Amino acid sequence: MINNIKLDKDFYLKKSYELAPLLLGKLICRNIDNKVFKYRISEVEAYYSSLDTACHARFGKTKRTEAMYLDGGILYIYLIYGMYYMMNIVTGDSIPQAVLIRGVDNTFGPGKVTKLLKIDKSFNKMSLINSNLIWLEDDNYHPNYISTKRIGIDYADEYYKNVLWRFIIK
DNA sequence: TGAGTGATCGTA
DNA sequence: ACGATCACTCAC
Repeated sequence: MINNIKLDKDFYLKKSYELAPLLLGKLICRNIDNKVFKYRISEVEAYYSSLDTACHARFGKTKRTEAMYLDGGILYIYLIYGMYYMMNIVTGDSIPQAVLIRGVDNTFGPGKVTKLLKIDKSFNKMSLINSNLIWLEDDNYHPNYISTKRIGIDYADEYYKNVLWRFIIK
């Protein structure tokens, strides 16, 4: 008998780079047309604070990055290259930070993930704690994982380009 | 390896 | 108001 636990607000109030590996193996539950689909998170990346030269918050608070400045447990969604929505889970509080969902199950690539889950800009700032459209569950699955450098951030400085804040289920 | 695609942000 | 940039993907 499986007894999944819905993740609550406390879970999200950690630093993004500490929460990121804990998100691996958690289930993203998505209600689409009154049917619930569950996807296991398999790859993530952490972005932390305005000092992280790879993080969107490096320019401070703007219209786009507002969500990251709110309390953890909500989504930060933005469009990139005019085509792809990126889904991030906002974490912590008072410091802008988030975890990018790069893969679920065997679907890898953040653009493919949002396409699969039917996520668009309307999900920006949506709560994972209150929403009946999207939330996270823990079924006590604790995968082994590896850590690597983050992808697609050549513009960042050496330290932040090389920090091991990408986490992948092994 | 390069085209597609459009919101966003800095500069003004 | 403009131009450069971009947490990407797919087809060549």
